[in-house]
Amino acid sequence: MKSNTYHIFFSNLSNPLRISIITSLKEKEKNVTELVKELKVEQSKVSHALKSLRDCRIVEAKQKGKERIYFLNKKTIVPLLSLIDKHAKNFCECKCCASKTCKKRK
Amino acid sequence: MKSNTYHIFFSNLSNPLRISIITSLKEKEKNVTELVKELKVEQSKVSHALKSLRDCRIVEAKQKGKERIYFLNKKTIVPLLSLIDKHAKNFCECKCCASKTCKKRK
DNA sequence: ATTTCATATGAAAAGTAATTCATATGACTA
DNA sequence: TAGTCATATGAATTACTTTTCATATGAAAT
Repeated sequence: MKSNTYHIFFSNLSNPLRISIITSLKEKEKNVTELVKELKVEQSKVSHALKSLRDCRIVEAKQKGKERIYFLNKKTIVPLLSLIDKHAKNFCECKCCASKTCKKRK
Repeated sequence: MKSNTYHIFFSNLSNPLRISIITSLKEKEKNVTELVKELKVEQSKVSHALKSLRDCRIVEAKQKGKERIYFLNKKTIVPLLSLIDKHAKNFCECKCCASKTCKKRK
Protein backbone atom coordinates (compact mmCIF):
# COMPACT_ATOMS: atom_id res chain seq x y z
CA MET A 1 0.00 0.00 0.00
CA LYS A 2 1.15 3.49 -0.71
CA SER A 3 2.38 5.06 2.53
CA ASN A 4 0.05 8.01 1.98
CA THR A 5 -3.02 5.84 2.30
CA TYR A 6 -2.39 4.19 5.66
CA HIS A 7 -4.28 7.00 7.34
CA ILE A 8 -7.48 6.08 5.47
CA PHE A 9 -7.39 2.64 6.97
CA PHE A 10 -6.62 3.96 10.43
CA SER A 11 -9.33 6.64 10.24
CA ASN A 12 -11.75 3.83 9.95
CA LEU A 13 -10.57 2.44 13.25
CA SER A 14 -10.49 5.83 14.93
CA ASN A 15 -14.11 5.80 16.03
CA PRO A 16 -15.57 4.30 19.20
CA LEU A 17 -18.72 2.92 17.58
CA ARG A 18 -16.79 1.22 14.83
CA ILE A 19 -14.46 -0.24 17.44
CA SER A 20 -17.40 -1.62 19.44
CA ILE A 21 -18.80 -3.20 16.31
CA ILE A 22 -15.44 -4.82 15.66
CA THR A 23 -15.24 -6.02 19.25
CA SER A 24 -18.73 -7.43 19.03
CA LEU A 25 -18.08 -9.21 15.75
CA LYS A 26 -14.92 -10.76 17.17
CA GLU A 27 -17.20 -13.04 19.13
CA LYS A 28 -19.52 -14.01 16.27
CA GLU A 29 -21.08 -12.72 13.07
CA LYS A 30 -24.25 -10.65 13.47
CA ASN A 31 -26.92 -8.89 11.45
CA VAL A 32 -27.62 -5.18 11.73
CA THR A 33 -30.60 -5.54 14.06
CA GLU A 34 -28.60 -7.65 16.48
CA LEU A 35 -25.85 -5.03 16.56
CA VAL A 36 -28.41 -2.26 17.06
CA LYS A 37 -29.90 -4.07 20.06
CA GLU A 38 -26.62 -5.10 21.57
CA LEU A 39 -24.92 -1.72 21.25
CA LYS A 40 -28.06 0.31 21.93
CA VAL A 41 -27.33 2.60 19.02
CA GLU A 42 -29.64 4.04 16.40
CA GLN A 43 -29.96 1.84 13.29
CA SER A 44 -28.72 4.30 10.69
CA LYS A 45 -25.64 5.00 12.78
CA VAL A 46 -24.83 1.31 12.76
CA SER A 47 -25.41 1.10 9.01
CA HIS A 48 -23.19 4.11 8.35
CA ALA A 49 -20.48 2.62 10.56
CA LEU A 50 -20.72 -0.74 8.82
CA LYS A 51 -20.42 0.94 5.47
CA SER A 52 -17.11 2.54 6.46
CA LEU A 53 -15.79 -0.71 7.85
CA ARG A 54 -16.78 -2.49 4.68
CA ASP A 55 -15.03 0.12 2.54
CA CYS A 56 -11.71 -0.94 4.03
CA ARG A 57 -12.65 -4.61 4.17
CA ILE A 58 -12.42 -4.63 7.91
CA VAL A 59 -15.79 -6.36 7.85
CA GLU A 60 -17.63 -8.18 5.11
CA ALA A 61 -21.26 -9.10 4.67
CA LYS A 62 -23.47 -11.86 3.33
CA GLN A 63 -27.19 -11.72 2.60
CA LYS A 64 -29.57 -14.12 4.35
CA GLY A 65 -33.17 -13.44 3.40
CA LYS A 66 -33.85 -9.87 4.26
CA GLU A 67 -31.10 -9.77 6.85
CA ARG A 68 -27.56 -8.83 6.12
CA ILE A 69 -24.99 -10.66 8.19
CA TYR A 70 -21.73 -8.93 8.94
CA PHE A 71 -18.55 -10.67 9.93
CA LEU A 72 -15.09 -9.55 10.87
CA ASN A 73 -12.03 -9.91 8.67
CA LYS A 74 -10.21 -11.63 11.50
CA LYS A 75 -7.03 -12.22 9.54
CA THR A 76 -6.09 -8.55 9.75
CA ILE A 77 -8.00 -7.22 12.71
CA VAL A 78 -7.26 -9.74 15.42
CA PRO A 79 -3.46 -9.44 15.18
CA LEU A 80 -3.79 -5.69 14.73
CA LEU A 81 -5.65 -5.26 18.00
CA SER A 82 -3.33 -7.56 19.87
CA LEU A 83 -0.37 -5.45 18.75
CA ILE A 84 -2.04 -2.44 20.32
CA ASP A 85 -2.78 -4.42 23.46
CA LYS A 86 0.90 -5.26 23.78
CA HIS A 87 1.85 -1.65 23.11
CA ALA A 88 -0.44 -0.44 25.86
CA LYS A 89 0.98 -2.98 28.28
CA ASN A 90 4.53 -1.79 27.62
CA PHE A 91 3.71 1.91 27.56
CA CYS A 92 0.86 2.24 29.96
CA GLU A 93 1.83 5.83 30.67
CA CYS A 94 0.70 6.82 27.20
CA LYS A 95 -2.57 8.69 26.98
CA CYS A 96 -4.05 5.76 25.11
CA CYS A 97 -4.39 4.21 28.52
CA ALA A 98 -7.46 6.09 29.60
CA SER A 99 -7.41 4.82 33.14
CA LYS A 100 -6.96 7.75 35.49
CA THR A 101 -5.83 5.41 38.21
CA CYS A 102 -2.85 4.19 36.25
CA LYS A 103 0.20 5.01 38.38
CA LYS A 104 2.46 5.50 35.40
CA ARG A 105 0.45 8.34 33.88
CA LYS A 106 2.15 11.70 33.66
CA MET B 1 -6.02 -1.97 26.96
CA LYS B 2 -9.71 -1.34 27.39
CA SER B 3 -11.49 -1.93 24.09
CA ASN B 4 -12.99 1.54 24.27
CA THR B 5 -9.60 3.19 23.99
CA TYR B 6 -8.29 1.58 20.82
CA HIS B 7 -9.80 4.42 18.84
CA ILE B 8 -7.58 6.97 20.59
CA PHE B 9 -4.51 5.15 19.40
CA PHE B 10 -5.86 4.76 15.88
CA SER B 11 -6.96 8.41 15.68
CA ASN B 12 -3.37 9.26 16.11
CA LEU B 13 -2.53 7.28 13.00
CA SER B 14 -5.45 8.63 11.03
CA ASN B 15 -3.66 11.69 9.78
CA PRO B 16 -1.47 12.01 6.69
CA LEU B 17 1.14 14.29 8.23
CA ARG B 18 1.58 12.02 11.22
CA ILE B 19 1.90 9.06 8.87
CA SER B 20 4.60 10.83 6.84
CA ILE B 21 6.48 11.60 10.01
CA ILE B 22 6.30 7.94 10.98
CA THR B 23 7.43 6.89 7.53
CA SER B 24 10.32 9.32 7.66
CA LEU B 25 11.41 8.20 11.12
CA LYS B 26 11.37 4.58 10.01
CA GLU B 27 14.54 5.34 8.12
CA LYS B 28 16.34 7.15 10.95
CA GLU B 29 15.78 9.42 13.92
CA LYS B 30 15.49 13.14 13.18
CA ASN B 31 15.09 16.47 14.89
CA VAL B 32 12.20 18.83 14.26
CA THR B 33 14.03 21.06 11.81
CA GLU B 34 15.07 18.10 9.69
CA LEU B 35 11.46 16.90 9.53
CA VAL B 36 10.27 20.41 8.65
CA LYS B 37 12.72 20.61 5.76
CA GLU B 38 12.14 17.11 4.50
CA LEU B 39 8.36 17.22 4.62
CA LYS B 40 8.09 20.89 3.60
CA VAL B 41 5.59 21.59 6.35
CA GLU B 42 5.29 24.52 8.71
CA GLN B 43 7.22 24.03 11.96
CA SER B 44 4.33 24.31 14.39
CA LYS B 45 2.37 21.76 12.43
CA VAL B 46 5.21 19.32 12.81
CA SER B 47 5.49 20.07 16.52
CA HIS B 48 1.75 19.58 17.05
CA ALA B 49 1.88 16.31 15.14
CA LEU B 50 4.86 15.10 17.13
CA LYS B 51 3.09 15.94 20.36
CA SER B 52 0.17 13.68 19.42
CA LEU B 53 2.44 10.87 18.38
CA ARG B 54 4.33 11.19 21.63
CA ASP B 55 1.11 11.06 23.64
CA CYS B 56 0.54 7.51 22.42
CA ARG B 57 4.20 6.60 22.54
CA ILE B 58 4.29 6.07 18.83
CA VAL B 59 7.41 8.22 18.85
CA GLU B 60 9.75 9.22 21.64
CA ALA B 61 12.26 12.01 21.97
CA LYS B 62 15.65 12.77 23.39
CA GLN B 63 17.26 16.15 23.94
CA LYS B 64 20.59 16.98 22.27
CA GLY B 65 21.65 20.50 22.99
CA LYS B 66 18.91 22.73 21.76
CA GLU B 67 17.63 20.16 19.33
CA ARG B 68 15.08 17.53 20.16
CA ILE B 69 15.58 14.25 18.39
CA TYR B 70 12.55 12.14 17.68
CA PHE B 71 12.62 8.42 17.02
CA LEU B 72 10.04 5.83 16.17
CA ASN B 73 8.81 3.17 18.54
CA LYS B 74 9.58 0.51 15.98
CA LYS B 75 8.52 -2.38 18.15
CA THR B 76 4.86 -1.51 17.65
CA ILE B 77 4.74 0.55 14.49
CA VAL B 78 6.76 -1.52 12.05
CA PRO B 79 4.69 -4.71 12.47
CA LEU B 80 1.51 -2.63 12.55
CA LEU B 81 2.21 -1.07 9.18
CA SER B 82 3.22 -4.36 7.64
CA LEU B 83 -0.09 -5.87 8.73
CA ILE B 84 -1.86 -3.13 6.81
CA ASP B 85 0.39 -3.70 3.82
CA LYS B 86 -0.58 -7.35 3.78
CA HIS B 87 -4.24 -6.45 4.17
CA ALA B 88 -4.08 -4.11 1.21
CA LYS B 89 -2.40 -6.74 -0.87
CA ASN B 90 -5.15 -9.26 -0.13
CA PHE B 91 -8.02 -6.82 -0.46
CA CYS B 92 -6.91 -4.36 -3.05
CA GLU B 93 -10.49 -3.59 -3.97
CA CYS B 94 -10.97 -1.82 -0.64
CA LYS B 95 -11.10 1.96 -0.76
CA CYS B 96 -7.88 2.02 1.23
CA CYS B 97 -6.27 1.31 -2.08
CA ALA B 98 -6.47 4.79 -3.51
CA SER B 99 -5.42 3.75 -6.97
CA LYS B 100 -8.22 4.46 -9.40
CA THR B 101 -6.64 2.14 -11.91
CA CYS B 102 -6.97 -0.89 -9.66
CA LYS B 103 -9.08 -3.40 -11.58
CA LYS B 104 -10.62 -4.89 -8.49
CA ARG B 105 -12.23 -1.66 -7.30
CA LYS B 106 -16.01 -1.61 -7.20
C1' DA C 1 -49.37 -5.93 -5.73
C1' DT C 2 -49.47 -4.33 -1.08
C1' DT C 3 -47.59 -4.58 3.33
C1' DT C 4 -44.00 -5.40 6.49
C1' DC C 5 -39.53 -6.07 8.19
C1' DA C 6 -34.53 -5.18 7.51
C1' DT C 7 -31.20 -2.27 6.00
C1' DA C 8 -29.18 1.68 3.34
C1' DT C 9 -28.74 6.38 1.86
C1' DG C 10 -28.52 11.60 1.66
C1' DA C 11 -28.26 15.91 3.36
C1' DA C 12 -28.38 19.27 7.11
C1' DA C 13 -26.85 20.05 11.71
C1' DA C 14 -23.73 19.23 15.38
C1' DG C 15 -19.39 17.95 17.00
C1' DT C 16 -14.34 17.27 16.59
C1' DA C 17 -9.81 17.80 14.75
C1' DA C 18 -6.32 20.32 12.02
C1' DT C 19 -4.24 24.56 10.62
C1' DT C 20 -2.52 28.94 11.35
C1' DC C 21 -0.12 32.50 13.42
C1' DA C 22 1.53 34.93 17.12
C1' DT C 23 4.03 34.22 21.06
C1' DA C 24 6.44 31.53 24.79
C1' DT C 25 10.09 28.62 26.48
C1' DG C 26 14.50 26.73 26.81
C1' DA C 27 19.29 25.80 25.67
C1' DC C 28 23.34 27.42 24.08
C1' DT C 29 26.59 31.48 22.64
C1' DA C 30 28.79 35.91 22.55
C1' DT D 1 22.52 38.76 30.42
C1' DA D 2 21.18 39.75 25.77
C1' DG D 3 20.75 37.43 21.59
C1' DT D 4 19.84 33.57 18.69
C1' DC D 5 18.39 29.15 17.24
C1' DA D 6 15.25 25.23 18.08
C1' DT D 7 11.05 23.84 19.51
C1' DA D 8 6.49 24.16 21.92
C1' DT D 9 2.06 26.14 23.02
C1' DG D 10 -2.60 28.43 22.79
C1' DA D 11 -6.38 30.18 20.74
C1' DA D 12 -9.02 31.48 16.76
C1' DT D 13 -10.24 30.00 12.33
C1' DT D 14 -11.03 26.54 9.04
C1' DA D 15 -11.82 21.91 7.51
C1' DC D 16 -13.48 17.35 8.32
C1' DT D 17 -16.38 13.68 10.51
C1' DT D 18 -20.28 12.09 12.84
C1' DT D 19 -24.98 12.30 14.02
C1' DT D 20 -29.60 12.76 13.03
C1' DC D 21 -33.77 12.19 10.74
C1' DA D 22 -36.47 11.58 6.91
C1' DT D 23 -36.80 8.72 3.19
C1' DA D 24 -35.43 5.00 -0.14
C1' DT D 25 -34.56 0.25 -1.37
C1' DG D 26 -35.10 -4.52 -1.29
C1' DA D 27 -36.58 -9.08 0.14
C1' DA D 28 -40.10 -11.84 1.84
C1' DA D 29 -44.93 -12.65 3.33
C1' DT D 30 -49.90 -11.94 2.74
